[in-house]
Amino acid sequence: MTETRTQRLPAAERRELMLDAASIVFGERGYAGTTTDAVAAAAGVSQAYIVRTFGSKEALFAETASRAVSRIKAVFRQAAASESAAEESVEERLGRAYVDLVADRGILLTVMHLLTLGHHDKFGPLAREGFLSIYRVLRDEVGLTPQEAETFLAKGMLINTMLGLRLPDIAATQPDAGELLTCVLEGAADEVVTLSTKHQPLGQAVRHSD
Amino acid sequence: MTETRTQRLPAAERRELMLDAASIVFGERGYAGTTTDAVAAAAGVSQAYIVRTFGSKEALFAETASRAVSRIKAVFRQAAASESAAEESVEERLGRAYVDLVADRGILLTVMHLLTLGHHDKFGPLAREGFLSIYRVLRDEVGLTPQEAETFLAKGMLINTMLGLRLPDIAATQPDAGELLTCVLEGAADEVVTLSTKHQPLGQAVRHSD
DNA sequence: GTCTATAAAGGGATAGAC
DNA sequence: GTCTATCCCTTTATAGAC
Repeated sequence: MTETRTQRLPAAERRELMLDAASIVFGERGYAGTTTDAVAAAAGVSQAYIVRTFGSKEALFAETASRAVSRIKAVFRQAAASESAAEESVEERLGRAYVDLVADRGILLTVMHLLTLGHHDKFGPLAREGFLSIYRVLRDEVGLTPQEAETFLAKGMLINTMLGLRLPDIAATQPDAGELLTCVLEGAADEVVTLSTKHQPLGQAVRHSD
Repeated sequence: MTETRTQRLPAAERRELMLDAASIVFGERGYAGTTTDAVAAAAGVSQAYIVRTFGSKEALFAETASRAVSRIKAVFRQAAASESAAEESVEERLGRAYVDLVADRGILLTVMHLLTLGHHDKFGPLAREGFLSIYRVLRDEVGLTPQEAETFLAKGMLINTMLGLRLPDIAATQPDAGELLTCVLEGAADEVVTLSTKHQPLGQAVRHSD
């Protein structure tokens, strides 16, 4: 066993590592299904240190989920804003946007889990606000119409669900899974193109840091 | 307090009541977030009795989720199959199908939660199979093309997410929530009509009991 | 900056009474 | 058919050592 453990690291850096780990674990198991111990194991630190660093499991999730929402918005903004740079079309940008998101497996799934917490006293408001803020980015900064944004969101959620379900893993043996998957992914490619050819010009999309 | 508690009931009947309660609670909180105690409280029985009746929390969820998946399929089948009866069009049937589903608040949300359990040893396979079986009903019995089924599923999931988020509750104060909501719901109505005018004839859709 | 040890609470499951 | 009481494991959070 090559134990890389127990190395002293600057707090900020270690913090990022812990959030990365949290993103993955929360993305897999959701808030209630995740133990701080599992996050600790994934981050290679002790359970107590996780709690000490973030204060509580709730605070850890709030931070992880907020970060995930921000990243999604950042990726969409980037896809829309860099219209001018290079010879890359907005279509390609938007296509890559989703790929970028999916590359970090935890981000999208953590947000999906956040979206199941509407009933929660503390996370419910966070979830609603996060969802609406993503919608606003698509509408106001990417320049989609409400209908386009809605279709985009719907398809994105279906894709995320299928990824969370691990349908790709069984596509080989289950023909229907493969069919649905290719159908949706092709559709998504179309989708991106369709949208990007219709959306209104957006000038320099303002980059709030939120 | 009008306590209706501690009434002896036939086992089968009590069982149904417990499953109804479980459907609501699991739908709100998900599998991991639900305690058998909460289900017991909702059903008006003791926690021990819930566990004794179903054997374990896992078994209770498996049964609740399976029942929910079956009901969804049943509603879709019904919408498609009763084409002949009365002067009601298939459009109206499909429209009502969703309304019927949403009426029982727990059904859809329980399935949504099931769909987040792809990683789970036991529920993962159940989730994948449930999802694919719903897809098959839409494709093989309702007669949608893969693309139509996919669009239908995507929009359905977006609606379910928004309901779970309780967006309708804040639509009054949050203009954007209202906008998205009306946009999606109108779209859904269109959707149903659009689909139903295009799908292939389906004869007598076979009614498996599963 | 990070760990070990442990307290305190929560929750699933079992036993047995009625 | 249904409840009360209770066991025991899991999990969050704290205290304090290094």
